[in-house]
Amino acid sequence: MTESSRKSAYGDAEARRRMTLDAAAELLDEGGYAALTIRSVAQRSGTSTGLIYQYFADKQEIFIALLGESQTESAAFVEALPRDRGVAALIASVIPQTARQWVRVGRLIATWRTVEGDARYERESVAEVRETTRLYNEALRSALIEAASKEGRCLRDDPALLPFVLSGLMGISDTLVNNWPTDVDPSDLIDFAAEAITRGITAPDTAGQPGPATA
Amino acid sequence: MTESSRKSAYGDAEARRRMTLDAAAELLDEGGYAALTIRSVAQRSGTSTGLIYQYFADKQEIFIALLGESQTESAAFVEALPRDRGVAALIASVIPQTARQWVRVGRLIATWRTVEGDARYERESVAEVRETTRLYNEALRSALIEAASKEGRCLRDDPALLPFVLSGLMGISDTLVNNWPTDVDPSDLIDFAAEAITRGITAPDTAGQPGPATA
DNA sequence: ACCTGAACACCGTTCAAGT
DNA sequence: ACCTGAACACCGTTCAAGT
Repeated sequence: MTESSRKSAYGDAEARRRMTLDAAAELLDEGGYAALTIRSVAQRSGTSTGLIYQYFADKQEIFIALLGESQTESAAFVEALPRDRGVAALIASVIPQTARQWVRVGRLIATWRTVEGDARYERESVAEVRETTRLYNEALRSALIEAASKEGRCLRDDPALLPFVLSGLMGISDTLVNNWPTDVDPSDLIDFAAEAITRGITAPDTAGQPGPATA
Repeated sequence: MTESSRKSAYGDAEARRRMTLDAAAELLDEGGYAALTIRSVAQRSGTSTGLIYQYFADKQEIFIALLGESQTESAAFVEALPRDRGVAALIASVIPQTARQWVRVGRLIATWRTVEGDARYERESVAEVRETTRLYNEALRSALIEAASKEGRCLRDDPALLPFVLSGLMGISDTLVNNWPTDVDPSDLIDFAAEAITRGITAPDTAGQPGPATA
């Protein structure tokens, strides 16, 4: 029997963590942030409030774990995306995925600082999330570069490019999820945003048509 | 004595409302969302928790009032902005203003739905905020159109344009306020974003240089 | 050794009691 | 007539007590 499969007389720690996270995600999807209480998580995952605190230091820690998983999932999604349909198509595919994650986890990001105040946040779990964030960012950067090059185009060379794209995805996702503008079709917004962001981040064509250089 | 200057033996209702909102805004600026409790608002504005509920139906109503004031202020800011320095310069000026408002009020927007659940929200105050939102949006639209025309350029004709710009401003503001990317200078992000959004929303020049048509 | 849930210090909100 | 603040039903979190 390996170390990792060790179970207690009452339950497997890893499985218990998983059940807690699954219950939290379900509650979030069903009833939003307001429905996510420690008591309801405990009830749904079949434990007690006290026991949850043996696997998570506090409620924030549950958010952080969910956020990390969401980012890892998004990174895999981006890595699997086809590169051969151009930058705008790539971005148009990423937007709905971002929005989907935003429903569950975006509020948490938004509430994070807010709830914490300034709290110097040097928990280990935060460092882990920073790493998954980095992996997601790199996945997106590669995807953009590759999609551009398949189109015979170049991305602008600016360190602010990726933060701009990430900010844009976030803003559009928030707009889609909360549907602020009532008079525009979501898919029209997605298409316009994808093309506008693409115009924003690609370098001007040297020639008129994509293809080998010199007209 | 006019109707509007009517005061009670104990205090002026309008003044009391004002003091409540000022106290709420101060608490928000000082300690973030977590510091904004009804008890602390009551203490700071020199009333009691009970009395606050005579002027605001609930805590959300305080947010909504703050949000409306913030939007009105932003609309005035945008209207006062010079048009003669081009679209990108205009946007670069709007970003810090949006970010400033975002610190105070953005969280509230983000938390709104979240806190409410789906609650069919047909309070009068929400209708008012919708109106101030509309006024802000129109101010921004006019400013963009005028700045473009002074440059001899045109905005793209698409109903998704304004929602895209608003989403972008929101996303960038959130990134600035929470400084997600640690390795990029905020003012570099602002400049890049302003230019990228401009490239995204302006129609391609017919001629090379701005100026009268035909090259 | 592991797990529970009453207890604690908060929160938003109400309403009987004071002035 | 206007105002207060104890009381209520929650929340996140802890820890004595159970098994």
